[in-house]
Amino acid sequence: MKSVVDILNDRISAAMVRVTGRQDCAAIVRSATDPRFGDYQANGVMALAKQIKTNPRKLAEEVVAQLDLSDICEPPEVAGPGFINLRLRPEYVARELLRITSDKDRLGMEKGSEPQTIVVDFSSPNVAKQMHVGHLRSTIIGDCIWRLLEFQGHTVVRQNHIGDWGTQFGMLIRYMYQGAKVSHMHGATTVFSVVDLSDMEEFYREAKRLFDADPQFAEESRRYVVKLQSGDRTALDDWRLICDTSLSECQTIYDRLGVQLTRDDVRGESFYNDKLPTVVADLKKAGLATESNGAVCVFPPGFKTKEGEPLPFIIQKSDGAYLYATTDLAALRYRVNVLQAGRIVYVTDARQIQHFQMLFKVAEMAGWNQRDGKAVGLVHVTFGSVLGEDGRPLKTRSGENVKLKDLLDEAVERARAVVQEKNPDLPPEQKAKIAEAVGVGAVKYADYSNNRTSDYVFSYDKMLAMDGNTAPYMQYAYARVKSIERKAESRGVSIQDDLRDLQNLDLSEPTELDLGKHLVRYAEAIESAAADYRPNYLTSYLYELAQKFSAFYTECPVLDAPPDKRPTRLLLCDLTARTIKHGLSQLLGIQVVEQM
RNA sequence: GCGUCCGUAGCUCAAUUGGAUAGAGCCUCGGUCUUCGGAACCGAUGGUUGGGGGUUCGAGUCCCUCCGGACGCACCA
Repeated sequence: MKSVVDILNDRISAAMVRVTGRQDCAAIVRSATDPRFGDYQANGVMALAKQIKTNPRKLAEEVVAQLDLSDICEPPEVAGPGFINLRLRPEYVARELLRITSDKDRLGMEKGSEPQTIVVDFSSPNVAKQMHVGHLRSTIIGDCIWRLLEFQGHTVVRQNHIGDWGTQFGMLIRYMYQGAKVSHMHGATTVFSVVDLSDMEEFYREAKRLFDADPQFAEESRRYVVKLQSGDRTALDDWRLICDTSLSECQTIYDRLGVQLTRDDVRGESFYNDKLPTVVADLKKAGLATESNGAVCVFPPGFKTKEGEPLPFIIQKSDGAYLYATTDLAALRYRVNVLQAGRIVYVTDARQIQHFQMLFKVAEMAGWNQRDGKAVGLVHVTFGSVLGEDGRPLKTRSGENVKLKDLLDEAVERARAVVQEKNPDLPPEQKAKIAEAVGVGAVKYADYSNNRTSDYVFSYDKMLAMDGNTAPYMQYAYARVKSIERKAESRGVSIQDDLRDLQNLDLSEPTELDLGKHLVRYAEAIESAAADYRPNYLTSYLYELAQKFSAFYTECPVLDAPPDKRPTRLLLCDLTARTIKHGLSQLLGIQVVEQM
């Protein structure tokens, strides 16, 4: 079953073909810009009229004459310079609502006809540092993207490309021996316990301080890097311990954020260590890599340095070490050839845009984006910065990065205060649960509801506000529907019984029809969010849904409705609740609560 | 200096990629109110989309040019 837009697009395009005899006719059906124009509008006729140099309005009339949409819409109207306005018939909306309501898991969303294997690369924190606000967006936007893509029917492979290799690890390992008051430079097994590393941040800071201050420490650190790279057992064991400890801290954050990354998704920089020489060798062999000032470089066309010289994509430093670029190339090959990706989506901040443009270009030059003669889609999904109230990147008062844990704690604490104020009689453990759902949800929702490409100002007050496009507003709308269900139960009304034999809906109240029409369009919202990797399309949809529900709820009694109206209204409530729950929890990873 | 992105109501943000009279929320003002949960609903005020020019049936969106901002520009990731 296709979505309404798809059907309308198909039929109107076909009518355009019949009228003009041209093959490439796009109807361009969009949501109407104003409810007075109907529910949808087709804009394609005007563009077509321009191409074939005819009167757009007249062409629109001819297309409408060739059009039969009577099973879906009221008679289409031509307006303005050549818009075709479409209004859904209540009978059609009713039919769709019945169909969607019986579609328990997918709520009317059809799986795509061309499923791909898609690799989504996101989160990617650095080992040995606590996750901070700079990791928030990649982590949650990436999580939402894979959920959207998977729901569309794709096979999605998550990749957490953590920073777990390089000079800093020599430094950390060297520091481990110093921190543990044990002389243990050449033992066979490590004596360090996880407890020793519990405060990774402090550990890292101290190691860095010594590295910068003490030449001997630095020199010994470098020796550990060499040991690591040559596969020394002890060094590797200790390195693994650092990674494990650090990752389990990350995992706590992921779990709390409702982000479904696990250890299985971790494939960090270290994983590609042994594949780096081949990358360089192959690019040399292909004649793409050349030596310049002692470094091995590829010069993709179209990039310039400050001085106007060709800008290199450096894959091996003059001292022989490999870089970020090399690892990314190795990862790209692995994803194409081993993971069999048909598309790779990288979720990183916008500052890396040039790096990825160069990476994609080099991959293309080497033909590494090809498999079985088909080009693998390479997509860089970027996002802006999280700013403080002062408009500068969000920092603590002392100028450090805000730890994700502290940020979430603060949000939850504020949510707890609100719950306490509004609903003091709930059992404490329930209040705690609500506060966690609302606080964490608010942080995530605020991020998702902004256009990801722009910077946004982080404000606890705004994200926890009850009014407006916020998590608490959505969660409250959900709790209200659930409250009706509870009330129904206590009155002995069985919703399932009411809905079971429902054949026709009565959508005669304007707020009923308005809500119904919106419910029918859930799949559309998901498709557009997935197509552009933009969660804010989904939050907008959900917000409108909650608003339309609130209007309906104010206007139309449900349990006290006349017997012939009640089943329709129960269905609207039920489907609203399921849609909000699905959108929030399945696609955005934000918890809903039955009461708040 | 070059490149990329951005500038939308007093504030925080939208605008489905060239569609109709640029929408929300906060703020301010007014209304609904002993409710199936008022953490609600309805309405009003508020705009030369940074300035100027251009492209066309139509521009916040595309092009040019100023002004202002963020980021990036050879061995960090």
